[in-house]
Amino acid sequence: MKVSTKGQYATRALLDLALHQDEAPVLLKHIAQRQKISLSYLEHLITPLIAAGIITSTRGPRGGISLARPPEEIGLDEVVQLLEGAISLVECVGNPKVCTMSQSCATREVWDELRQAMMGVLKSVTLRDLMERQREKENATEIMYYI
Amino acid sequence: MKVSTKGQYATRALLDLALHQDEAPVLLKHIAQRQKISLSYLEHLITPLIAAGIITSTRGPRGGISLARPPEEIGLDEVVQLLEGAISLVECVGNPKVCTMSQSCATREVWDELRQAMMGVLKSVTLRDLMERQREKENATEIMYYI
DNA sequence: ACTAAGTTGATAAAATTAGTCAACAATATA
DNA sequence: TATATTGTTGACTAATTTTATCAACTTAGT
Repeated sequence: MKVSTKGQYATRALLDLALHQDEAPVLLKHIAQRQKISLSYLEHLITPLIAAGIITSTRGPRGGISLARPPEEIGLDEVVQLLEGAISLVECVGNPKVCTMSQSCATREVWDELRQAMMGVLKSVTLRDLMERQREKENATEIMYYI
Repeated sequence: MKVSTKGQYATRALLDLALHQDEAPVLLKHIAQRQKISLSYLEHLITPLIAAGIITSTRGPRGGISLARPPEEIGLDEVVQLLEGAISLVECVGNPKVCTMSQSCATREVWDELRQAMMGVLKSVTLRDLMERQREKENATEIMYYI
């Protein structure tokens, strides 16, 4: 039970984008370098984010990607679901037919409650929150240098 | 991001055990049949549960497995962690050295919060709760037949 | 035209998951 | 004590998923 690199990388890439975005689009190549993700791999993570309307892209010179919405309107639940698939932790939750016992299975309920709890946590964290946290962290480590 | 069959099956097996346990130990074979899990596979899921002191086993004729503690003292967090491994959804949470950016990574915090939320949900559900839910469900479907 | 970007699809290595099989160990009981 | 019954262990394998890489392609700016 883990978040794959897809979800992790996409989240990091979005945060990186949010932090480096002013007017001009941000180069995939630069995000890849800063986040130490292979560019070829990152390209594939970006695609679904574009399709979902989270980021926009422009090709050609001076191209790159930009957030399609303000960061406070981008919840991590959306990002994670996009990259990790519809977190039905267990197949029978989304598709009861796979198991003849589904109707009367108490364990099935628990997996669904777990899913809901996870979504709740992720939904409560937006890209804006991440940006703020990141800046705080960087301030904290800067201060560390003076000690 | 999902619960593997190991976690699912182990939970179902434990619930099955809890529901069918009176004095005599319950046969692995019967659990496997009722839960439609292959016996050979189930054997491997049982081993860590024994090692963790959740169930006890006796070999030979009239053997089988039994709960080692009352069901209200068996939380799903324990079961799931045992079978799925220490749910550090992301490697750098448990082992910050794997990523040079860990100290100042805001995303890392989120995965840890997510982990905590999940553990909280799972911890709040004991085998006793599952038993009660299961019995309710069965009553509910019985009533359905009369309609 | 040419170059700089993103886009897409085919492919593949590596890791994990899910499961099987067979040899083995312990125990009740006839 | 022989034997059938049950759990235990470890080696092995097939399938799937993850994690990429590469190359051909498209689009846009200069």
